[in-house]
Amino acid sequence: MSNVKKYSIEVRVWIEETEGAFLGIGKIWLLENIRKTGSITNAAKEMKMAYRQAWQLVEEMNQRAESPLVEKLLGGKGGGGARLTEAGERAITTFYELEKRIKDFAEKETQNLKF
Amino acid sequence: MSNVKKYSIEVRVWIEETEGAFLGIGKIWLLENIRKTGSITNAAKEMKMAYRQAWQLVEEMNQRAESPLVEKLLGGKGGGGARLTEAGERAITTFYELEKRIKDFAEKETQNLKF
DNA sequence: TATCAGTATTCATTTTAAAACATACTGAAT
DNA sequence: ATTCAGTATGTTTTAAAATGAATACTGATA
Repeated sequence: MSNVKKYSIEVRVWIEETEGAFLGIGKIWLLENIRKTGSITNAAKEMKMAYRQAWQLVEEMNQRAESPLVEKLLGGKGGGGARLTEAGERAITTFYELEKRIKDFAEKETQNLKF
Repeated sequence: MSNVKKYSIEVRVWIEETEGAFLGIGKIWLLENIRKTGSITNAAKEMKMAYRQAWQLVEEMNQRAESPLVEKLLGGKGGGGARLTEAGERAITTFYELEKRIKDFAEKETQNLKF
């Protein structure tokens, strides 16, 4: 028996747009937490991320998508909040489907890695 | 005609080992430059990377691979140098083949991305 | 019209990683 | 035994990124 180590393949998937990286797993998690908590503030807390950072990510997504992924509600009862748009919901679904297909393929394609 | 933006998918592939990321495109480039230049020093210069960093990457690769990917020559004529081992050569080939299959699949799998 | 919680934005601070610097070691060749 | 270019390694500087703190804005509700 020789010293055989286990190697596995990892794949990171993201969507690119003319100005660079547009949507990866990090922003998808943020979208999911916004859906779950109803606000950018609470989504950020959930992820132990600075509000400032979360807000900037949302801003960037909204500006670079064809239509906004997050709808922001200003003022009013509870101070406002944020919710996903239809496009935001679709983005999550689309991303995960794509990611799954690619990761499944990668795994299937990989056996007996040796270095 | 509506404002249709172009989105494309990007995929990053790397090899994972028990202790974490083991071999990705960055280390592969380093291996290629070592092969091309015959030393870690010159490979690092080629890549505008600090020698220290390049050396550490080589060290890590060698320790975590089943057998070293880079053979280091100490002292002597020209001060020494570094060259790829058989395993190092195979690592480059294996990595690129795997990466190509996965990227081709990803591209094929992706059309009409809309966000 | 005062409250309230979240959004919007700037600025200072901290954390982190990368690069730069410095110095010792190696061994063939002269 | 000196030279030489590359390896080996610790320490210091620099730069970039994330965080934190501070402040103004918003608008439904009581």
